[in-house]
Amino acid sequence: MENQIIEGKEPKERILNAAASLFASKGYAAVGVREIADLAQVNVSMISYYFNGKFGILKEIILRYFQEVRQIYEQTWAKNLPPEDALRTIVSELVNLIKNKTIFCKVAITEMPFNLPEFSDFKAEVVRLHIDYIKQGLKLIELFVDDPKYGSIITPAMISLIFSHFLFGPLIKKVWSVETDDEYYDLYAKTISTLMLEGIMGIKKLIEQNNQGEQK
Amino acid sequence: MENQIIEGKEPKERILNAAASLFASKGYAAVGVREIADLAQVNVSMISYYFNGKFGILKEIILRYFQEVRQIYEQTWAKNLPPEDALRTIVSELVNLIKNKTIFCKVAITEMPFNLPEFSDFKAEVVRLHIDYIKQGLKLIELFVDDPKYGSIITPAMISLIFSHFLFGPLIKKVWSVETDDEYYDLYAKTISTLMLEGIMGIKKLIEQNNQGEQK
Amino acid sequence: MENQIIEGKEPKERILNAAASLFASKGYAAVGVREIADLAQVNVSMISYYFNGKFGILKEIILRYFQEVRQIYEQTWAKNLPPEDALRTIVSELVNLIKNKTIFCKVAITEMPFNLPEFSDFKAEVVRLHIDYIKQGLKLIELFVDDPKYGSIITPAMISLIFSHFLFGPLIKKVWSVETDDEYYDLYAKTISTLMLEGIMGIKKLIEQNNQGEQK
Amino acid sequence: MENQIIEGKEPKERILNAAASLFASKGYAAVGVREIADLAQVNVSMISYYFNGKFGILKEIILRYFQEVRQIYEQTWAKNLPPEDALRTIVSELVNLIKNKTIFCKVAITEMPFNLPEFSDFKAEVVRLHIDYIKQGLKLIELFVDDPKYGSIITPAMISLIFSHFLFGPLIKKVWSVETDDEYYDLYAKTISTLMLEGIMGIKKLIEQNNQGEQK
DNA sequence: AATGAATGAGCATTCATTCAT
DNA sequence: TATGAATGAATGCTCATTCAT
Repeated sequence: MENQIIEGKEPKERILNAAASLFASKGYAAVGVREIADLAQVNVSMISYYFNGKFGILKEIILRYFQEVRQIYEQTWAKNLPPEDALRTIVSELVNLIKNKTIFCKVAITEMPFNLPEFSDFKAEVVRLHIDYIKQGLKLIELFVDDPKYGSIITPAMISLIFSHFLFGPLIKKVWSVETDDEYYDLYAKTISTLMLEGIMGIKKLIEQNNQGEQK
Repeated sequence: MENQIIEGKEPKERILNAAASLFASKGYAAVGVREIADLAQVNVSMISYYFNGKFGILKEIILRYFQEVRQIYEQTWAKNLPPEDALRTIVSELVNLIKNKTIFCKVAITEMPFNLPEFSDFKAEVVRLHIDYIKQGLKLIELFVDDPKYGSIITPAMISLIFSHFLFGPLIKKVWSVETDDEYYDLYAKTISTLMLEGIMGIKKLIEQNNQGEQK
Repeated sequence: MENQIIEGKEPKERILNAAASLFASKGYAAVGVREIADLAQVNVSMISYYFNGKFGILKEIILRYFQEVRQIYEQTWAKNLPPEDALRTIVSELVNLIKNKTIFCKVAITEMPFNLPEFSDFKAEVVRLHIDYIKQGLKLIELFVDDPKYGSIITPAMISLIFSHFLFGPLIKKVWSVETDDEYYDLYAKTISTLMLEGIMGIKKLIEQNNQGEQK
Repeated sequence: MENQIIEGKEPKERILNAAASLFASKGYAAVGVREIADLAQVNVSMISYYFNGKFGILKEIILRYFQEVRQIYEQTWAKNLPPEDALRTIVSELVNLIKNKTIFCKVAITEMPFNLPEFSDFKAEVVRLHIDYIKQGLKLIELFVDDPKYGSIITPAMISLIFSHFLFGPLIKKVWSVETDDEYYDLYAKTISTLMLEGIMGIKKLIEQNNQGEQK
């Protein structure tokens, strides 16, 4: 699962895999199309042919990632689980996704130049949807995240929590020397879920105390 | 506080501010030295003159950021506060730092190409120290983060939590339309602290249950 | 024969010719790639594309020159001529080579930064081979150039003699106003050969006198 | 005698020595003013101050070298020696000069961009004088070098012979591992003189034969 | 006499992309 | 589909020189 590079017989897939791998480790801007083409064992021009340029690859990666995320959210809501179980399921499924397609997810998450106007048309929408889903999830557990004050704090916090492991990259293995096998990712999902749920409960109490204080 | 760009009379400071601002919004690799020089209203050559090249700017940014972080940690430990207060103080101080020097912190945090061998000599050390401090803090609250399994999950999670707001950038203002004033950042610090503490307590229970389960 | 610049339909050859011409008149370090590209009527990038950078051109020039020289030496030894004839043949062939590919030879000979460590790997070997061949030739005429004292004086002297005309460049035409036609180069080869042979005979007598002096 | 760099208390001399040393080993165009200033332990601006720019240093080096050469020629002619002795004296004195001021001579000899129009005003004159002196010397030994055919061949040949050892630089020591002490340079001067004289005598015979052939 | 910050043109190289084949 | 030569702009950096101090 680690080296997804040359996998894929189709040139288009090979390009996608090679690019994702390189973007993940060096960053989108630091990777050249020639490098991608070499790794994918494909002629440089094919990148323009298939993806309409370098940015087209990034768009495809983000798009694919988001389609998978959307599926996870929608399938879980469809099950009508109790709030806590729903959240645990989502976290578990997201972790599973990241585990299997690490580099694609890392690229999709980290290579979204939120700020830049030239890109925002495409990506702002993507991110917004992502956030909307999380907001729905937090609503389920009866937290009034529609209060923008708390919502704007807790929602990014939750997303960051889920992806925290992957944002630090290989460094984690270096510092703690852990084996990141399936069992590890199970523990990761469970721990993060607990962290989120217990943390949110704490916040809930905090908000209620504040509200009572204001009512007096 | 947002646009710190042209601030600083000294050319060296202007370069640093301009570069930080651009790195923060476009990423290190996507920013050119000419762009930095233009924004800093300085001749291109001055970048090499003062910083020994583009990478020298990034090094300086990361270095300065880390010195501030180190100070926060050390000053707080020196106070010998009870664990919970210590953690709340650190979160509050870190949030304060990020609030005042948003772009510098964002660059320092996000532009550490952990993976790349050519950079690792310098940055791996920086990151490691950062993590060591957090580990010390978590130890204080009696959590056995020396167990690499949990440590490797919780430590990155805590760091991600603290910086979550800043990692999402201007997008947050767009989605929730909140005013990020001092009061907001106070609430942010308090909320994140609670999230962390309550979450960690939840994990603690989880671990204890697991240990009991194993003992039986 | 003088202006070989735009000759060559292939871009690669045009670059090589343009570069040789410019290197010959201004020196390698003083010539810019843009200048070469302009003269070759080629895009700047093509230099890196074909030669892997500016230094690649110089390497190619030296390499080609040396292959021609090697051929001359080997073909002449193969003929098993009497020593004097062998030397005259070599001089004549070398002069012929320089006459036809003046600028290439000049660059190859003068642009070998013997001293610089960064280049030595490639060029020291080239020069050493050149010298080895000359040493063989001098051995043939029964001069004990293996005595490093004399060898280190006579070998460079011989090489300098052969190339003397070309090292001075266009200045010669200015000072003496001679027509450098084929007949001239024939005379040149014959004169230099005689200079070398008679000179060497003189040295031989000198050495013998010295040796007798020492024996007494 | 080898490392003349930091010698000279006066900044101007230190610059000259440092520059000569660097020019000699890397070539004029490949040496930067900053490098010179560093080696001379002098501020960069001093180069413009004393020499009116980088080229001013080269001009000074060539000028000083040529003054020494002129002196050698004039002093020798003044002695009214027999032709052969005159030539041997000149070679010996020139070798002595090169031995003592190797780097200055090497720079002066090799860094004369004969061909370039922008420099020619200054250097063509220098070189022409040099050649004139040699021509006078050869006339003394009754060789009709005024015949431009032979003059244009023999004069450069003689100059090349004298400087041959120095043109090859450190490579000579590498290939033959000789100790270049005073004794060695004495032998060098004697050998080169013999090479020249015997060679020239051979040419003289050649010319006479040719002339007789034509007369018939 | 000496400094060092500042300039602007120039350097070699690499970029993503295009296009004829 | 696939190639690889070709383009021209942009890359980070260094250059010799100037100038106020």
